[in-house]
Amino acid sequence: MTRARHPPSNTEVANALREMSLFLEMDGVPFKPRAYEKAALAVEALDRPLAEIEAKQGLKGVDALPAVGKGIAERIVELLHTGRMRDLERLREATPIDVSGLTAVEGLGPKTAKILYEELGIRDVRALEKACREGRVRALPHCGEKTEQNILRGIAFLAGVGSRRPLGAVLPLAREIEGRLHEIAGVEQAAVAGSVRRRKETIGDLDFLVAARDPGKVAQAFASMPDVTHVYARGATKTLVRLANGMDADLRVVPAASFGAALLYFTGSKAHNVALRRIAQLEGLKLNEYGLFRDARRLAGRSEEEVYRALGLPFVPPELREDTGEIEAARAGRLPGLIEHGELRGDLQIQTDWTDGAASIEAMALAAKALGLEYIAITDHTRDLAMARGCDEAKLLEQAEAIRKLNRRLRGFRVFSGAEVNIREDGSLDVADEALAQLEVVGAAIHARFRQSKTQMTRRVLRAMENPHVDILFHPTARLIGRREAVALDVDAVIAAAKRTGTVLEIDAMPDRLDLRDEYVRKAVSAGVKLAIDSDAHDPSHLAYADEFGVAVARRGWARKVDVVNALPATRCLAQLKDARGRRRR
DNA sequence: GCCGTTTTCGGCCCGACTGTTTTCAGTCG
Repeated sequence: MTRARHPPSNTEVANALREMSLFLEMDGVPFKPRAYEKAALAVEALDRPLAEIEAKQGLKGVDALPAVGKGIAERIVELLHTGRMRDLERLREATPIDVSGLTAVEGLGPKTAKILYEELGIRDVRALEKACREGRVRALPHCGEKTEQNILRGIAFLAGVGSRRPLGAVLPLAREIEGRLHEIAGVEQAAVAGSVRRRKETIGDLDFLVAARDPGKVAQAFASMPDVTHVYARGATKTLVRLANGMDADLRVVPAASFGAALLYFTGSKAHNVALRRIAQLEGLKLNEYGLFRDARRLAGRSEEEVYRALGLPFVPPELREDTGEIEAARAGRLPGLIEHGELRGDLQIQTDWTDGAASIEAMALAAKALGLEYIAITDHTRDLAMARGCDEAKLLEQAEAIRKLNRRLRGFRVFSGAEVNIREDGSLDVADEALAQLEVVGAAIHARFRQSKTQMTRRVLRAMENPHVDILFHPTARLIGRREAVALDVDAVIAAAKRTGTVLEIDAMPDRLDLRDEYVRKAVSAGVKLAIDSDAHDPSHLAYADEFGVAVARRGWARKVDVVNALPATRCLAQLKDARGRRRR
């Protein structure tokens, strides 16, 4: 372990805390694992670097963070100062395995990881896969052939995700690097391109584009950024590096006259570019990253708008550039007017400290108001979710009363009562209709029994949607990007049911959910189904996800403002939800 | 190890599911 050149980032600190949690769990230590895990979550939710907090306020400042007490604060400070956490190193020595990697395999926890090491000497996923294939795992206690199959399936799933990262884990870094590029002397324009700009849900690598006269100087500055760990290539206009987070980043430097054409080219998608070049070709033109040319004469290239215009097309928003009909729509003048960032007025899925959220109802309301929202719905978990100490009917109604009281004190902001009720195995709900009838916003969601057959799962979800009290289907496919596949669900049938019953479908904007995903959003929109774009916030810092990631997914799904119920003012949003209920009761 | 409108000790992490078992350990949310 080399000494860190720079103080560890919040993500690195969180990872260390999470690894502590896994090792402690492995040894059956009570309560501490949860404490470390909560601290890791809190560290990740911070909006400024721990190193900065520690530099300004010392140990006390770290200790003052939520979920961080004296013990964990001391370990964090040790890590910040020395790049090491001795307790963690001791645990690693005692059980020298890649505990994070192994437990990333679904269904495999730290206890099993330890047995695998002690009995078979397995230290990492590669050795685990080999052992499963050779049938050696089935000999272990509580393991059988099925266990091996499940582990292999889990490993295959992880491999399929590959090195792609969720957009939410990448976008902040991409912005930071983009900002740094702007600051380099001589840089006229700078932009992040590639799939980040198209807001794809997962990102393979980062592409940056700069317009500057002195490419060498920019490349030099880029390659010597603190998070660069390796420089693969540094040419006249192209620099390729490996970043500390394991991703590759690509920088291109072009003259300003080519910036638009290059941005178009490096934003992609490849298929969109191919289609554009075909159009150019038909006109006897040539489109490349330097511009749109007739022979040697450049017709366009300074901006993307200029290039599109010269091709006889309106500007196509990056989120649509997948060659899935946007070129035809653009030619026909039928591109949708996409919902814009900043157009959401409310948030219809919020958890609080009544269940597994971190903050009070009022704190969430004030944080939402500070973001410019006009209303939120409080949708805490319900009874069946024991881990979140789910609300029963009495608690929900007590909360609704607390919300009524709060609303009397809030100025220019409205809090709706609500719930995130569980859809049970048979499609019934875990809260009685009489209680749901008294809530303003009812979302229903799947939280268990994910492996039902498609037929069963679809019947289950449809039955819940038929309940006249259910306004919104929350995170409809229950996937977790990179961790859990979507449930087997006939989404077309769900969309048809949403249309019939007036149920709103949610885009859950938590970065690891983004559920509904873009392609389903597009189907829903074209079927005339209404959407809600919600943060699913468990902490005030999550509220921004709705506008950042939820709107991005909506745009990728061709959604307009009119398709989104929480782009409406509070009373009209609620009225739309209630209209839908009314239609269904008749 | 953290936390506190039950406040410096004593709770917190509970129920369901899975795959293995024959009474249960491990994992998940």
